[in-house]
Amino acid sequence: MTMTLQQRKKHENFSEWFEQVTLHTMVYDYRFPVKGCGVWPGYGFKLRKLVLDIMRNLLDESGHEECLFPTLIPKSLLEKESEHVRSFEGEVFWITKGGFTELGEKLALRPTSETVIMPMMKLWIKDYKDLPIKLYQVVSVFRYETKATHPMIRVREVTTFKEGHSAHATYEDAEKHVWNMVELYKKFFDELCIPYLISRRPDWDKFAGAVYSIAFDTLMPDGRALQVGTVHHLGQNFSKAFDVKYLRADGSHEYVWTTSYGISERVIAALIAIHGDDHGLVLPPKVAPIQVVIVPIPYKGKELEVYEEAQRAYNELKLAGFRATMDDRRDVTPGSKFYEWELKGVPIRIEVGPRDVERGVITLVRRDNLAREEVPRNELVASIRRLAENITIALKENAWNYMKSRILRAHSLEDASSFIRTKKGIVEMTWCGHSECGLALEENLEAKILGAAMETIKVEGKCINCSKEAMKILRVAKTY
RNA sequence: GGGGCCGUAGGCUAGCCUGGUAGACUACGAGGCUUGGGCCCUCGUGACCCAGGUUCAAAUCCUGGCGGCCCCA
Repeated sequence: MTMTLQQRKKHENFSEWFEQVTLHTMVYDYRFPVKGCGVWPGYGFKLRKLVLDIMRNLLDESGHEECLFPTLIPKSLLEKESEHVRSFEGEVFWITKGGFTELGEKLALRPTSETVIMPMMKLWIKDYKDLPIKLYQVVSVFRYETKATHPMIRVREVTTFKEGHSAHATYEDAEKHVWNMVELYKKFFDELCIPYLISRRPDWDKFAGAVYSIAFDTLMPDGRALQVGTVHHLGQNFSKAFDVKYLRADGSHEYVWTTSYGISERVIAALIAIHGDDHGLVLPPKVAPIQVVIVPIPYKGKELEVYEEAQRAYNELKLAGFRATMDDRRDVTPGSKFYEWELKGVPIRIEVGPRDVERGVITLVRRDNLAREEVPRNELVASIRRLAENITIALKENAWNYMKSRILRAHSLEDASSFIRTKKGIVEMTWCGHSECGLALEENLEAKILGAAMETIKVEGKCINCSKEAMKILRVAKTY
């Protein structure tokens, strides 16, 4: 499937651009006839897998075990933690019948798995030597979204929910783990060249049942913030609700302290939205399903030399471990191949024509800025390695610079309001830290509060709302 | 939660107001010719979201459903 992107400008109509680009590259097909459900075709599935591989490696190395828990939650389990269930109540999918039989107890399709994992932890944890437990699973979760759904960004079946869960002996251990996971997520987003802001969500917007929630947000091209990751300290809220205790060395019993942390396919949406351009996808080499594509330019009478040289280049790259593709289709012109692979976001294109063969060079074109260069034939592999590295650096730098250019440190409510109203991005402002002021700001600015900046240590100035001494930097934006 | 727009081949669309044979481009298949940025020619395959209603007749008008987009709260 090809497409003409003339009318699909990323910054003019982001939604259109996103749906068209993901469809025409076979990354994501949103045409399935159920609201909020999308399909991952082969190319998209490979991209998703490469992204998940990074996450799996990070988690496995940090002592997590990948597990798999059931999708169905009996009503009674889901309702054990009262605050938790209240926040999900309106968006749970319920199974009420099995075949012709009305179920005695309704079953929920998991909206998240705390209530599935706790009963198992109760069985698995006996004493302090069993702690900490660190596990994760990658599964679909279901939410009956009532607001507008968006492909990959706000869906009813979240198909790529990587949820981590841990249990610890003390509050401090759990807290330490929270910060370790924040660091782990930073590494993950850094690998993907996705810029982020880390905020402590306000109390009224933390995960239901959490003591506090730390969130990663990034900025989409339409000026709205996108939550791409969260880490929650759950205290003993769930362990008390589910009666998960452990035996201490002194013989006493104590409830465990738990945490949970998640990322979803929104990460892939961010990856596509942030790096892509009006030609289509731009994928970081690390996760590109195809890292290098070779396009032979077979002039009449010179076909043999060209194809042989192209094949040699391909073999070398495969041997060196690159995900390379040889596009030797005879019935498609090189020019049209260029457009096609650009659309697919392949980081590096190699052109091999009679001129290159004659002069002992190879032509390389990088996807991010479309710059062309010639390298000596015998330096091919090293050149590709260097170029891939440079592309990664450039993507990361550009993405961070763009996001930073769209963050306003507002000194007045008027500035903040106009910045948000015109969909420019995220506003930061000084804040006293009180909920009343935060809620008032949300109302005045008609936007969401992302929370208090975690990166800043010292704050000077007055609360932008009440003029009392400021304690924190508050972030506000239109969100998805 | 409120309002608006929309649904026609795989993709992108014309036709709808004013009811009467659904047209282009692209993709796809066959053949020929080309090949350093979407070559060209010939032939061919392929569509009115679903359910009702109005009518001699519905892609077109009406109602509902499903799905999509936008704006406001």
